[in-house]
Amino acid sequence: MNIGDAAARTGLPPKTIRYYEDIGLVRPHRSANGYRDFEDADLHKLAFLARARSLAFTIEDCRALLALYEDRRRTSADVKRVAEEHLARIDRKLAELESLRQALGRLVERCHGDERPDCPIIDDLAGGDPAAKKPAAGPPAHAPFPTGSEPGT
Amino acid sequence: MNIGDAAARTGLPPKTIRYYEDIGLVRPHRSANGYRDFEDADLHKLAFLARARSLAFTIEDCRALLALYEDRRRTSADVKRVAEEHLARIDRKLAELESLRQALGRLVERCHGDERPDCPIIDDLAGGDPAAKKPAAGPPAHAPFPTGSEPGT
DNA sequence: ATAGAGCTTCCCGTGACTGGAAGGTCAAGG
DNA sequence: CCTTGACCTTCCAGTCACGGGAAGCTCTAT
Repeated sequence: MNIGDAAARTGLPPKTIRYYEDIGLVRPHRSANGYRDFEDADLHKLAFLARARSLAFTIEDCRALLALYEDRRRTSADVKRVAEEHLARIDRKLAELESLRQALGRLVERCHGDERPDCPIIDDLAGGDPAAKKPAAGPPAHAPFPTGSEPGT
Repeated sequence: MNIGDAAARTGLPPKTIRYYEDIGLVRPHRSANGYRDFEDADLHKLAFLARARSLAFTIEDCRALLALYEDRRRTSADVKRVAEEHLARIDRKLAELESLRQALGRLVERCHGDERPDCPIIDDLAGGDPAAKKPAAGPPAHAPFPTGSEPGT
């Protein structure tokens, strides 16, 4: 089966499938004409990868999970550990995003959004607010560092 | 003021500051020896950027916000719009992550995590679950598509 | 024979940096 | 004067998981 059909059956773009071969996640045979030739086992792996990626496992997690998938002597504890670590990463990111959402939400709420230039959002960005009204005072009180949080969507 | 001191005052690494210059967010003068020379206005911009990035605004948002920051004729509506769009992106990502967390959480819960190989997590990854427990299934039918919930953290 | 679809490899770009190499500059100490 | 070491400069490569697109080969149908 050619890559286009494999793509159609697994929901993965051909480009992604080629990439997965590049990094060694699948190893389809080649036909005489040089085309990749996917058999059922390859399709199962690709579907597995598609599902795992849709759960946001990293590629390296996928590699590990695929190895466990194919290891009949695996233990469910091994699998669970990978999943739990992933879950923990997600929880950390959720917490981070929620606190972000709060901070941002508060700023947006306080902004009138009218035609005047005064804006609590700009004010916050320009200097945290080192001598403002509400928040419990202290030293240069705002986020100490960019959280290094997240690059992409 | 040299880049190292500017870094210390703004909390941004020197590398990041150079990058911001590269992409035109700041334009420090140069001393005779070729070193960057940051004055107060530059420091304010950098601090502004640090704060905006810590709120996860994209660089392009930062560019827009910085322009508004420096435009005395801005309206707070302009600022608010940028912030609201960002907030909406965050909310979308939150929703995505929460649904992910749920799906993953359910799987992890159902996994015993013992020394046996049977594992609901692997089972899910390997084909949704069409004809669940017994591998007596006939054709390799499996879940039609990954949900489309994207992996992009 | 030709058109069009599909396949191949290869390289570049993404976002927002981070790391490192190769080399210039400066202040202090011997 | 020379060295040491910290600091600065530029440039290149890598990150993560692909996607876009070029140049060229293969297959199928007309």
